Amino acid sequence: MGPRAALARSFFARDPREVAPELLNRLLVANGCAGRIVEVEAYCGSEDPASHAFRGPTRRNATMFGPPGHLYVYLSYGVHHCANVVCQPEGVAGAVLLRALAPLSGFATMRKARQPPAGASREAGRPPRSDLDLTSGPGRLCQALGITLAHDGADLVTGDQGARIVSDGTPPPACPAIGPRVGITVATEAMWRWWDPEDPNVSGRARRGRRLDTSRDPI
DNA sequence: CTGCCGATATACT
DNA sequence: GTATATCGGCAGC
Repeated sequence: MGPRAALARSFFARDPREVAPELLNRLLVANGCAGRIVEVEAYCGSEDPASHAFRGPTRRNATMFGPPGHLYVYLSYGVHHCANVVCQPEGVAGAVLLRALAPLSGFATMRKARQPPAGASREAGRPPRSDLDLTSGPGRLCQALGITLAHDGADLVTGDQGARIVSDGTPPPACPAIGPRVGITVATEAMWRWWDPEDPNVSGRARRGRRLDTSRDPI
């Protein structure tokens, strides 16, 4: 590994709560498509009961215990794929879940990928109502960019399987929105979700979340 | 708009 | 057998 790749990998070898907000505005590239990361969540391994790695390694979560900068992909509810960036040094589990992208290129590919398979009655649902829903959720962005379990373990620094995370020079938002993680039943008090409040491509929860966060404030 | 529901891989009791 | 880091259809406001 050259010095450039080593520097890129060290970015990920930290606490996912530090890495997550810094991933906002970086680009995920895969399958000839690219999108700007606009919503993320941190999962903190052995100290986080909501993390798949909380109870130690299993076959599914093995990638999270591997080297940083790789892709951890798992199947949610047996239906949807979810893509995470592995953080922390090798041997320590941690990850950032990619929850939403702003699509940048490869629109035709993404629209086609988000189309339900010809024979499927229910499985993948219906095509999105607009391009705003091409990648506005963790399962949706994987479907759009063709990320499957075959990409579990892919190196996002070297792009050995065609998937990379790159920067186009845009810094992360100075004041990202912060809120609780979505769809968990434990550790719900942790504010470990970050998103760009100005971007319309965030997930449904983040679109409604602005209202929730302000109405909850008693002052 | 809100809320309920089913699909179903993987891990755990 | 039960729970889960989701999604889209549908019913009812």
